Amino acid sequence: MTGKPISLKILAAHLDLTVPTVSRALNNYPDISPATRDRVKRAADELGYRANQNARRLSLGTSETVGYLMPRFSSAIAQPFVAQLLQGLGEALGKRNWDLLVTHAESSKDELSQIERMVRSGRVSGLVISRPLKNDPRIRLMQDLKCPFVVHGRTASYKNYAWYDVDGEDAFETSVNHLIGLGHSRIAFVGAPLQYQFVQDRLNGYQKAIVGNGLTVDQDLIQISDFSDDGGEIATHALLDLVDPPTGIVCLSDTMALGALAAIRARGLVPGEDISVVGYDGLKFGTHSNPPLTTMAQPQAHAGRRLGDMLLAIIDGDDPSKHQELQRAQLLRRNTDGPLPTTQALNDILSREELQ
Amino acid sequence: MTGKPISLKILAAHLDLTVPTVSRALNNYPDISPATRDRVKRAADELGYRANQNARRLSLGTSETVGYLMPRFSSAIAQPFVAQLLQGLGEALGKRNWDLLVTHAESSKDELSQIERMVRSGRVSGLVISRPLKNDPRIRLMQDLKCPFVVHGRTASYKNYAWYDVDGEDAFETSVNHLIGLGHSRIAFVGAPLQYQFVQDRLNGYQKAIVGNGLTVDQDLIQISDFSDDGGEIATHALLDLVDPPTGIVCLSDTMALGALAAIRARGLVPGEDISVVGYDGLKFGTHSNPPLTTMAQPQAHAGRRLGDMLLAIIDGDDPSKHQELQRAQLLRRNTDGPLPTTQALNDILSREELQ
DNA sequence: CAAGCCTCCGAAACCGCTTTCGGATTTTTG
DNA sequence: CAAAAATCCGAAAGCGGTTTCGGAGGCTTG
Repeated sequence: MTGKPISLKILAAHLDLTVPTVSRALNNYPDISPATRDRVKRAADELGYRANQNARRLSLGTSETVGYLMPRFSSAIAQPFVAQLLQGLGEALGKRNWDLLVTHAESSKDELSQIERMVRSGRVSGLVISRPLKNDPRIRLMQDLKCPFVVHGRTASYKNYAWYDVDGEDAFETSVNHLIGLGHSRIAFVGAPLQYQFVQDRLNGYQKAIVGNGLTVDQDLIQISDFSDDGGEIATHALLDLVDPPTGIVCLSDTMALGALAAIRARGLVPGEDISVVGYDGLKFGTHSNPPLTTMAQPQAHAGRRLGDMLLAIIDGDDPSKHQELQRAQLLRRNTDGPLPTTQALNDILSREELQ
Repeated sequence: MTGKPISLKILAAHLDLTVPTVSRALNNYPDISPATRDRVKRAADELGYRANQNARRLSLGTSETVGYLMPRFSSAIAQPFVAQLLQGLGEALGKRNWDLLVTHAESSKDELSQIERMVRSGRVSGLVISRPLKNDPRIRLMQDLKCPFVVHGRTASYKNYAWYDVDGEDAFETSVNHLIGLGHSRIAFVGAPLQYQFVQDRLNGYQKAIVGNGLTVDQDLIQISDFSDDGGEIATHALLDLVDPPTGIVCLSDTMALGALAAIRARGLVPGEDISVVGYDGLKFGTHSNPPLTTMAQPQAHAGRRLGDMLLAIIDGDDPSKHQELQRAQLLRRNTDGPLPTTQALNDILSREELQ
């Protein structure tokens, strides 16, 4: 357990065999007698031999490594998903002793050239892309480079590559339907810029549910802001300033929902009583918000493992379009959803607001 | 922008030069005429040549890669720190085009053998270790392997290796002093098992402040539980069940503090009024707890960059013990700290509790 | 007992890049 | 203008593995 690493050469000399023979013994070639195979393996164990990976991979012509691009814009609160995803990816890759390379780019240009470099320099044999735009240049690039990849999320056209996504459209339909079931009819959507496909998906679900229930989509009730708690807060304030404010709000994410709660409380209103709020993500932290956040929960840890498995399968030659998985989110009721306030209650609200 | 990667050989043939010449031209060797150097570089750009990293690193005898071990036990809520650390590390390493390898082990045994393998197989030239135990076997191992490493945190004896840590002892002194300044005298400590050095450090600070103010350390007021929000909740319930419960609580982490708030609210008490709570970490989501959490804040993003810089310096040959950085945490007052309730108020509390 | 067949290992080549060394050409020098 | 010095590039070797190929030796056959 010390100094210089043990090379095949040293091991071979030690065994009085040649390097290729030792290599084949360790790799269970059939043309090596069981006797010497065991002898070699025992010696390798004793000396603590570890094949040099750079040499091995150069020879094999593979990197046995997969890259993960950290999302550039991620609110400080929503980051848990990164750690969990990495953990799941690591598990999937670990089964084959593959490595996981993590990179973070400053700008979109940097990101593209980083990808190009990583792939063409043979550092990675596959990539995991998070949170794609509607029309994501990274996907085009990967296709041009003919390098395997999987996407965590979907783009506008998602036929011909592999992805794992949670059905945001479906989720927002159920959350809106849930609020309508509670008697609400003025329901708002708090979201982020539509360049990200997942925002569009969720907005679609919102609109689908509104229309599906015979209501009409009111553009005033669709507030786009920053993808952060502060963004949610600003958007919600705008909603509350409306002449005819909403009684229910569905938020793009738990993080934005936290901001919504803050805005509602700031007005002296009570989330879940005066105004209902539903988030999206199912982050554990939501149990500690004020009040605990009702949300659309999804199995986060699962995503990493599935993405890893899918990517390995594709690298093995599978058709990417065969690997497309849509997960459903489930309503997790905590305390920010409630029945539509009665007229009496509404008057109370109005008077309370006037006091401010 | 297509198919097979461009090798030096192809590039050389294209230029009617030999491989070594092209290599030296690209690496700015002085024995290559400026004319051909430029010619080579231009061609390399045009063809999109990228040196094969496995080959390059094999030849160079270095991996140009640093490993990060994801902490095994980390509460789902506290994970943001991982993403931020990775981001900072990536930044530091990116300046030299080094790679960041992330691994996650199931058990402690797995972790040790993983480290051993990573280092001896030449996959990494350095390691970042998070959240060390008091006496961490990983550190012993790395020292035995003579492989550069930096520790995010400290062990019991921290003289002879590199680390970056936040002064938990100092932080808990100031938080306890803060509560004492507000009139509190029965102050509790909610923590996790002492096998982790950072727990011990913070407990030391707590005790130091208690004693320093002429109070005596009451073992009943030191509650050890799981390092999670649930753990904090359980511990706090135990404290509130005491005959003479505390009026102030300092918590090992923001996550545990959230649990403490939940326990306090569950008793019908108001955190910050009836009982003060101070967390530790300064996580952003603390602004959204009920009520917003007072905490000891620290610059998280900074840690990753510093750790990366330190590690690179050590790999370059610097003496590890020269790289030891202690950061101070700062009190971030939000709404869970308040003056000691008056006697009248205390009676109210008691009667409220009896109602339950 | 010779021919033929396995068994098992060594020799050689290669993966793509880097570095040392030597020598051909050009330039400087006396 | 010959000799010495400087300039620039090619040849060769090496990094540490893997894989293909061939052949020596021991077995089985007829």
